Amino acid sequence: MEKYLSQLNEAQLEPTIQKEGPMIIIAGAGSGKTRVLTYRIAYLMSEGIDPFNILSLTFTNKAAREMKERIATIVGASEAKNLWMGTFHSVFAKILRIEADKLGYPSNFTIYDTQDSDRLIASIIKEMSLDKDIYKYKQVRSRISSYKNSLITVRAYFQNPELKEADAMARRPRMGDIYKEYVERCFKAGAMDFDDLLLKTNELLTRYPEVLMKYQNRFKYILVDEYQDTNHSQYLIVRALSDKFQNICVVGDDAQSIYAFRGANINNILNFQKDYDDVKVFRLEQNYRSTKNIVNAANSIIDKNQTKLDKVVWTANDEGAKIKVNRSLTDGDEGRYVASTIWETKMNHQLPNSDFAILYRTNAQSRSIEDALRKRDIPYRIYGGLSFYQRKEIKDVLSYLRLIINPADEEALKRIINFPPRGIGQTTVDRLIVAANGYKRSIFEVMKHIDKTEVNVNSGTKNKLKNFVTLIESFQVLNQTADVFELAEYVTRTSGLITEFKKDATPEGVTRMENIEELLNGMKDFVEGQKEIADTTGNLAEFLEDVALATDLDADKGDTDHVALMTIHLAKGLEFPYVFIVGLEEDLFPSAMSMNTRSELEEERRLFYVALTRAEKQAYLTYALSRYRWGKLVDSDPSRFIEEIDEQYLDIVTPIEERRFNPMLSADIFGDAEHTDVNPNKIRYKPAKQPVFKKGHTAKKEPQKFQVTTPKNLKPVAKTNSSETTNLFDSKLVVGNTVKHIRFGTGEVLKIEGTGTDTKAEIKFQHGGVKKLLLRFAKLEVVG
DNA sequence: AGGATCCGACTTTTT
DNA sequence: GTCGGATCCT
Repeated sequence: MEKYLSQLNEAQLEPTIQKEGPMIIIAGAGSGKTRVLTYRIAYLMSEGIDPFNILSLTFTNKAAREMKERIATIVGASEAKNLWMGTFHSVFAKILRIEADKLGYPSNFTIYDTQDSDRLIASIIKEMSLDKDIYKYKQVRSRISSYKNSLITVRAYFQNPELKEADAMARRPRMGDIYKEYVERCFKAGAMDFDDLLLKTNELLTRYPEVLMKYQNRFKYILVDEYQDTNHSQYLIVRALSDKFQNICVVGDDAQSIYAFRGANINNILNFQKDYDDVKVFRLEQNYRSTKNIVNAANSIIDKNQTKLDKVVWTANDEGAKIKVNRSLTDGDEGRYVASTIWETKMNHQLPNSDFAILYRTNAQSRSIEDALRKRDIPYRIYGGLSFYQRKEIKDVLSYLRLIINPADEEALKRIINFPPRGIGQTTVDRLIVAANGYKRSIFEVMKHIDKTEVNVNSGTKNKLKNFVTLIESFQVLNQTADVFELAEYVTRTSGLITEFKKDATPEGVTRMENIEELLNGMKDFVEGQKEIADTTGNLAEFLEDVALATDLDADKGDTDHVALMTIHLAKGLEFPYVFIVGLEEDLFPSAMSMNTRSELEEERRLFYVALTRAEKQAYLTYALSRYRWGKLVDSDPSRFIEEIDEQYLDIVTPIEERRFNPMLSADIFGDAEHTDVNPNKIRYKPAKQPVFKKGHTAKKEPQKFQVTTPKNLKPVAKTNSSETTNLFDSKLVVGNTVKHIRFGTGEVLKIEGTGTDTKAEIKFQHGGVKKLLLRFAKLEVVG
């Protein structure tokens, strides 16, 4: 242990060896707080404290896993294994399973993700015949979520006239009724949503003093990371559990509080010293991560905020390069600037791709960056966005598995009762729902006993329902003996899912199949992984829980050397030598929706602070004068955040005129792309309006004719020689009215007839057979 | 019941 | 530019 402690500076050492009592560590960006947390836990254990008595709450499961691994190397794997470590949600989900019966829940309760909640809320709104334009399900969900995070139960809601009035004022007088129905339906389905995991934990600890005592005695030492991002519900849990021994250590940085939209309360960290007696306060102010330029620039920004704790972050690192600011004409140019800068930097310094990160405010911004990286053949990975587990095909498979564990799971059932199609239509499902609500039973139970119910369906449909019940029950039997992987393999085959997805031979369909295979492989790994760890059983329920609470960041995919693309929120806690912060424009960053109040704007500013402090060596800020938003080209102004940085740390680089997309240059880069002689910056390609082929042709399962509109800024080339890769770089394929994507290099031209706006072609796809296409190129339109 | 087609809402951030 | 839901058609 000594050898590890000697690695710490004095400011880090003090909190590390502070064993007892309430304490707060205010840790600036890059000040080594993870190291302090890790070593502190190892230190406690080396001092004889039982790891079973230590609870450590982190912000992501990945952080927990890495910390645990680090601790294992210090104190040994077998001891480290006994630590309670994870996110609030995963730790308390485990506890809730143990204590579920006290709350009237089955221990195998389902965890509804946001999508499940949305669907349930949408269907409730529909069932109640409410206007879906006034009761928008997303708004309703976030409202319910904020009730739950403030511990406002349904009963509390109805007892509080102010809340009712507030909702009535917002033209939503039935909010309370929706809330009530939603909670009841979740309960009936044996399901908890994310907020329930915290709310129900609070309920458990308040209503059952003996349970509270049990966990107080168990968790004698509690550590909370990223304390600035805890919400009220989490705050109360921490308070309750730490009340007896008061060995509570919270770590955080008020300047990095960026989750207020999700209920995080910055006052939790600002007021910590008032919550406990004799709080020891530690400050970590030396930044080991970034250059002086970056640290100072970040300080100059955060200075503009009024609400903050006293803290001065400084660094002994080199001065470093100034922050580069780049202006582009369009989002496409911005992407090309980023891609070419990465490319040049990589070449000049012989760096791996993983040294670079591109951060943006909204997920939608990734597209133009992706395009540019792809054309440069720079490997990249997008983090976040639609996570793997939220894809349709994956959710379909998981829904079958969820139903095995918990047949009451309404959302899972609705998803797959007729997928693959088995002749059970919407009308039947609607009747089942009504019946289930009437009998106060789950839909599955109603189906099971359909003969004894009054549900109005014909005998053919009754048989179909019974068959479905039998199918699921046969899976349940298999679940007794088979492991997750074997079970899932059997389920996907027997349910007809595999057959259904295999029908689709388009590239997208093939990707779906690949995703399912990836899921199955993941299950195999899970099973093998669990076998190694003797203290867990590795059953289906555990797998589903892992999946429900997994973050995209958690997924480790083999290929490690790639440029990282992610939102700034996701980048918290990470660091990269070279960081690009893109889209620094008013209304985008700061977001148009966050400029109404000072506190919202301050949160945006903290977000910018987080983004900038991810950089170790060099930061780049980019913005575009116009950008495609909602499919339209919109003018934009540079972000106020650029002006807020002290100028001495900035290097305003080459203005657009010299940086803009150069057709001659790009011909070298992109090979055979053809360009017009008109200034490309002034050209927009207007998509053709009508599909070339109207109804009447015989395309059924295998549509043979497509319409292609041009990619931005590139004129597609139709006169390619046979067997060459097409130049349909990111074209859109219009099949009927459905737009599909052709990615760069996915098609190989076999035959081309003619040039011009209408061109016939045979294209062989990587994954599907040969398609005959009619390519229609959009007309050029000169603007400006 | 199921597929094809059409329409309009959406883009803040996530456990 | 993308998605899902509604509607129309068979």
